[in-house]
Amino acid sequence: MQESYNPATVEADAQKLWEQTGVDRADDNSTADPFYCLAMFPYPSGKLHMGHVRNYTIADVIARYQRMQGRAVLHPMGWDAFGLPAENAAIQHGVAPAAWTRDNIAHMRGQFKSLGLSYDWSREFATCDADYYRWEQWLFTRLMKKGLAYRKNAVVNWDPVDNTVLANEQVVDGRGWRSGALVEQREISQWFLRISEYADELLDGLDALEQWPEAVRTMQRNWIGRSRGLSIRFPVENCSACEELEVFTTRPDTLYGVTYLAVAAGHPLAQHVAAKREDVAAFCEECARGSTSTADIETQEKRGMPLGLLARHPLTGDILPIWVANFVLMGYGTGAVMSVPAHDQRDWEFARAYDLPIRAVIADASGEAPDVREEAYVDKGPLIRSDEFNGLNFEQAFDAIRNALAEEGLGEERIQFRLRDWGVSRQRYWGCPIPVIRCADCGDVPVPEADLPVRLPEDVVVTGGASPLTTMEAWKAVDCPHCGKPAQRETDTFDTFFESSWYYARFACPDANDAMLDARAARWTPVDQYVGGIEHAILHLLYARFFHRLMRDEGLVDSDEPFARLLTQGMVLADSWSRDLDGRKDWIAPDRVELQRDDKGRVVGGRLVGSGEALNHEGMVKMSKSKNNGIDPQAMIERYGADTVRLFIMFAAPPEASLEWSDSGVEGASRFLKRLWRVVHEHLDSPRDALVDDSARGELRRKVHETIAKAGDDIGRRQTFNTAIAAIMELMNSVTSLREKAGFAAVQEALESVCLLLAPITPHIAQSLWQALGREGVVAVAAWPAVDESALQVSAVELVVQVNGKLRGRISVPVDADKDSILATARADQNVARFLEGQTVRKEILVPGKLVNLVVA
RNA sequence: GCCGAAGUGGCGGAACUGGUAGACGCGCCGGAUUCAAAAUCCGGUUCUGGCAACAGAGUGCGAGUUCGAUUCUCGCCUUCGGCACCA
Repeated sequence: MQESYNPATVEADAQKLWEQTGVDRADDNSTADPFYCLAMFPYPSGKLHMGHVRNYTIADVIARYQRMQGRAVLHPMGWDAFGLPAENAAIQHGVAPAAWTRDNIAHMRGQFKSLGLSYDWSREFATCDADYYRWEQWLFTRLMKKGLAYRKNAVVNWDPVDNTVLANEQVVDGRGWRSGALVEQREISQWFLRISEYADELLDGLDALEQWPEAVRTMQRNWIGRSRGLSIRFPVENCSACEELEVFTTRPDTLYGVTYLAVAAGHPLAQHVAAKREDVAAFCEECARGSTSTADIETQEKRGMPLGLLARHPLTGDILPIWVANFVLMGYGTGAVMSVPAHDQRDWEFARAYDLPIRAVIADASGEAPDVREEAYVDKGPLIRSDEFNGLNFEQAFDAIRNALAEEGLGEERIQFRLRDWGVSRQRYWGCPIPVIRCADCGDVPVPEADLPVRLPEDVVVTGGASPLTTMEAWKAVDCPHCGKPAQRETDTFDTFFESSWYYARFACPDANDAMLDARAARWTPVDQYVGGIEHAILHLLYARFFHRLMRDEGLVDSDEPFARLLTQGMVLADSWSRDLDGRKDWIAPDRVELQRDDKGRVVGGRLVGSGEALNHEGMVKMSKSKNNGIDPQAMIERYGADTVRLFIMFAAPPEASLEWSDSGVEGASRFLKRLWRVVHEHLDSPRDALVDDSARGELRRKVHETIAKAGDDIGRRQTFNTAIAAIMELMNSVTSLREKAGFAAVQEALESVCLLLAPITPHIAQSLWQALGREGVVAVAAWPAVDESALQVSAVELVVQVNGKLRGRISVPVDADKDSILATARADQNVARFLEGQTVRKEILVPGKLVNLVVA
């Protein structure tokens, strides 16, 4: 009898074999068609979590499948090593961010290896390596010279107690997370990249990304937000500082419905009045409290105050009040809006709250003025109450009003983007130094190429206040490359999105010493398959698309887009449990919860293991530290083996959907692999000359080849790995039920096929059983099995018979049966006949190979 | 607030192009094996009625299109992701 399945030894043996044979190495010079498979590299937070396991397993399955298709696969891994958590760890534990980060990397690399991920580790790098970040410093100096990098003022969250800039995440209920101080918005000078210059191209390029999820493309389109409208200037009647107020609108057809204008608190007009009036100053100050986050600002109660300034309507000459309002964003457009409460819901609500007039100027479907007493009427329609523009539709009104304004010199057509330039300055230590020298005489001077990299000093103490770089006088002091006089280094570092915007290209040539990228980058990019979380749908993916074009314009790559195909995987969720502890929620880890079921097996509650205390079920939520519901991948690998964890994760849900962790689901995956192991060894012990039942043999062979076709389609085209696995499980069920009769050869073929089909998903056990079945070599690079069309042949097919769309019977007909004979067979079915009795068949519908529907009346 | 997505048995999910709702797995129930248990194997399992054959209902809610809707259209509800300094 065979030994039983022991994942630990099976996995160690397979991993050793891959290392010895070097099957995971990407060959830059291969003649095979290249395939670049990439999963979003991780932030080295300390240890692997289940979200990582899911992300990297999905990409690994795809990489392994493509290897079996004969492609030359590049599947690399590295570390997105700069970022906030290293500084937090440094404050908490007194370790330098660099040391903390590198320790984490070492630990996580070991965890990756135990999962059997087929990476070419020779290409590994971390973004905190000077050999990496020197090239983004180089690119930045190029962008400065091209005018694509520039400095301007922008608001940040300022903690007045810690005297530091806070990330949005560090602002909790309007207060600094450490100090508890009320956060203020403060304007400081920062570096920006002119992504707006590429807005049109980034928008239009989405059309060509056919292998991206439609949802991601839509989100990016809306984020870029190209809109056509008019820029309109309202003359200001009574202000010494300002003659005109400029607004942008996409609805110039509603111009006659404007009843007031509103500006942001940061708008020069509001600031001008605030300098003279205390109440306005107090209001503006209040608006500058709290975080800079758009979500916070837009969910605030809408508030405002009249500035006492009046504007003249550019066409009617009516006098309109100018308000300052907290819902107008300074960062978008001109920081001022024309308000049409009758036809814009937000304006309507504000007008209601402050008793401003509401004037309808667009007719509804009946051609009359719409009822705007309860809400705004936002649809388009013919104009009314608009003088000579009455009766025009939206398009006509747009053009006519544009022309009328142009004649007055008070407006013109404009394309407006929602997309803002990318602020890349961070007032943080653990990031890539911005390669700029500030000279009193020469201004901002890029660090000369020969002096790159500007190394980040790693031997520092982080306190939680201002970045250590700001006080490192020796590091800051440098001679100006222009004039040679003493000058100062820029102490800000780059946004970490900077590093993650181009790492995919560097994997093609991580050892290039003379340039950011060499010719290998053009060979491997664009990435054929990119895999990562849906949470990156906008920012990361947009920045990478932008960077790819920047690198293209430097002649470093020869394509427009970085990622040809994109798979956005869902989150990993787990049950969460709590108990009340001194009025607060105490979150209980899932392994300390004993489930209670009713007599139908339904989970009705949970108790604390040991004490039996009843717990509150807090639902299936994302695994997180705060909910204490994380499952440690390492523990699972040690208990069940990597193959079981991989199989469960790929089986439990389609990759885009969220995945609910289930201990019994893992048990099920483990059970399947144990059964597979046993069936293979029982087969090897079985007699090779047993009698063969031809019908059983044909049935098994058909199932084998149907499964090969389905699994290949599911993995390669549809990327629904869960259904591929279900099909393989069905095949194994057929093997168990038919193996007695189908004969040794058919069972051997079935089991070899299962090894091949499972090789991308559970690579270790596939290798072990492949060898047990007497096959030589590494299954990971064996050819994906081919479908034997002759095995798929059938003589009869089952059709469903419906009467008036309701299922009434099933019939079996020869595959080549003609329509008349099929219909005759259908009518002859006993149950069908019952429903046809006394009725006239009005219509007969035949869907070949599927169904017959008889419509009676 | 704005943008995007999802909602199907006791549970995770399947149904790919408008054509058999519930594949596959989990759980539960019954049986075999066992001194016993675990493990394993076999059978059943959407709900209601019925011994059964079968019938009726059923894919978040409400309408609509169609011979036929989980799938398409419109309106709503709930949950989740993103919102520019978490990564």
